[in-house]
Amino acid sequence: MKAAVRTGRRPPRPPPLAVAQTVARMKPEKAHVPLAPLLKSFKVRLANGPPLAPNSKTFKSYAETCASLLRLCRAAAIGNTTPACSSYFSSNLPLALSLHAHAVRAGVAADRSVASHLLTTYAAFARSAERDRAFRDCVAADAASSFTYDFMVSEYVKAGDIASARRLFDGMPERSVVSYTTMVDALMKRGCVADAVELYEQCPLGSVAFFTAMIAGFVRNELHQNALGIFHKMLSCSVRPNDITFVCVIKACVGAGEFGLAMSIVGLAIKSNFFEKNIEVQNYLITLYRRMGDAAAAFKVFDEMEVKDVVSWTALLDVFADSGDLDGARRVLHAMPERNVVSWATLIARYEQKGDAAEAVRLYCEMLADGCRPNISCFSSVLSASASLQDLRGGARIHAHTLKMGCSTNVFVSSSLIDMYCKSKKCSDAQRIFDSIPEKNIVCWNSLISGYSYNGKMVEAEDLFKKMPAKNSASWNTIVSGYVQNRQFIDALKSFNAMLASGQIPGKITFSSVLLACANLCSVEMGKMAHAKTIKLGVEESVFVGTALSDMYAKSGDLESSKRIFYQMPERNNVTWTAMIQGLAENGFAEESILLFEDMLATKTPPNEHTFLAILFACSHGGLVEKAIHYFETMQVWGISPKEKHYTCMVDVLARAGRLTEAEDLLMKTPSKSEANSWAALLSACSTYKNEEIGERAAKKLHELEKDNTAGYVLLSNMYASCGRWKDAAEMRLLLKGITLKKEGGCSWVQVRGEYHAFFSWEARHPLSLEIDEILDLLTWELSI
DNA sequence: ATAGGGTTAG
Repeated sequence: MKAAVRTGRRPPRPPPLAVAQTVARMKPEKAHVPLAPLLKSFKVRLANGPPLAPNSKTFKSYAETCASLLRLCRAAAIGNTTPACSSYFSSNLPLALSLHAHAVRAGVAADRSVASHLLTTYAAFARSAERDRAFRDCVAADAASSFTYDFMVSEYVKAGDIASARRLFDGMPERSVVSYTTMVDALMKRGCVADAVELYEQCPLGSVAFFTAMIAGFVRNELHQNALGIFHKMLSCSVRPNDITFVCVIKACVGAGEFGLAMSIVGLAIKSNFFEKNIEVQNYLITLYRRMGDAAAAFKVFDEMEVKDVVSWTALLDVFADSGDLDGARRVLHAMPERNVVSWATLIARYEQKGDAAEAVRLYCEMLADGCRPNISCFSSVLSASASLQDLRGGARIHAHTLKMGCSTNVFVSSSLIDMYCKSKKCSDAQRIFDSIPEKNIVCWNSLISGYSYNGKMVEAEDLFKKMPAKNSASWNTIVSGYVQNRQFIDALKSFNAMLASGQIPGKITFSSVLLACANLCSVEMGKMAHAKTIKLGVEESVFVGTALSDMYAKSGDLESSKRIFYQMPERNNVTWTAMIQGLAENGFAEESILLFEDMLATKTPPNEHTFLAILFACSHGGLVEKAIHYFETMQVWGISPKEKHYTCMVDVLARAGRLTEAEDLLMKTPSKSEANSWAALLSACSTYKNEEIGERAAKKLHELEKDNTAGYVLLSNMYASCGRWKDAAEMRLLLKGITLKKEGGCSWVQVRGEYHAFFSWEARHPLSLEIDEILDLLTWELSI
């Protein structure tokens, strides 16, 4: 228009043939502004009747014109044109339809080029019925080329109709390597590895894309060695790999644990300029270097990139986040030229994983305020954060968002919802979510089982566990750790044996639960057996397993083994140190425990509240009052506020040293409700040091906190006795008799042929208790004669 | 045929 104004006259109307040639020469993606008026004028000519003489030459041009126009329509439909062009084609389906009608009238619809473009145009407009009819017409007119078949195969694959794709593929006059590639890729993505391999063996020759698809497929199915095998085969067939192949091969190396090989292939590919300008490859490299822990290399790739997009920036954000610099990651998020859901989701997930769930939720709100719509990943992370905050109201609000977005039944989202409701003690809501999932996967089952265990409902958990259609290692870990959490240690070991019997191989997580069960049962034999298995399976190097092993031996009283494991561990975390410190303290080695604590601080391992509890426990057992006071004050330095249990330890150590007033003062200062145990400890010390005044106050407090505390009455009675107040002591004893108190039951167990049998003092729960009693009577009788 | 983030178990 502007050109017209400047020159003062309209551009000359081109004759139809010239238009046809111009349009035919143009590639849709190259289409730019002058094209629109050109097409407009052509459309007018079409509408005004055919001025074309029906000779073969014009037909050919006309067919080409139709084809080109259809191609443009398609390009516009899939959004692959310049803005000027796409605005012209904003309602372009009618144009395509009229062109189709025109081509039919002119008798050129069956032309090879027109027919194939009709097919692709209808496909682009998602008119599958018209597309299929065009395909049938093509085949009937013998105008179907290899491309036509390839295209239809990929159409079916895109629609997820693998059966139709396969049928068409099998019936193809001659299968092209393109179709082989499409089929192999589709099969691999659906996990049908065997079928893909069968096609691979049938395929007479392979292209780069075909081999690469096989490699990518194997990597997707975690068959990394097979992927490397294909790469080898490809090289021996002298097919040159390209940048995409290299990315897949590097992934295969990483998956197979061949990090050295991975890095040398990266080096080779960089040196051969394979990775120079491919933005996708460079984005992958950033992530690869991050996962290898080489932040500097990741930064270098980012800095040297000529073109950076959202993905590059998000990958950079994650490099910051992964190296612990969440503030840096947040700065990247705000400095990015463009950010999307993934950028937000990444940061939210990282805060959640680092344990700062509150910040994750805040970021989610910030994201919504920024006008960004959450997606499935986002929901998973933020729901997981709500779960750890036990924030039922916030979680339910996000649940409402998922309903609104129509993704509440997605397996990722619903698994997180189940977790959230269970952590907020709403098992029935979790069950309802579970029931509403149309296609449950293993994680959905595992989440609900874990949720029931978390709420102490092992019967429901066990029931679900039995009903689940397939179990993976996480399922077994969930049920074993569920029993351990609910202190059903024997059941935990039984489940562990069932796991072994089912052929499922236990991992480091399984062993940390199993060893904890052994430690609590003081079962050295079982613990040693588990220890042997960890060595056999090569998981004893893990921090979790090592910690659990060292803890198990310490709790079983075998401090030598415990210490040996501790000192041989390649990696120790604060839990490891705490367990060892506690083990020494509980076995009476207070001094050694304190020395180890000082070693821990020297290695710059930050202590937590459990560590301080262990060290205060050590001081209290060793009667080290001054040290205890020192460490109690040190807690403030580490920003840890003492909990009830810490106060109890302090009261115990002060009271036992006779510093009763200080102990009472500390108890009065306890910020939250103090433990009954701490008053009992004070009361006990009052009887030792014959202090009636504090003793009576302590007894009163103890009575307030726990009406049924038998120990309190006994202690008070003892204190009166120690002070010579016999009458009061006798009164206490009488009072004690008058109250029906629930006595703590005793329990013992025995292992027979690998199976545990437990006996309880208050009820006969063993299924064979009648028979056992009879045998016992027999034995007693035999002894008496 | 390739790139960034996500659910359960310790």
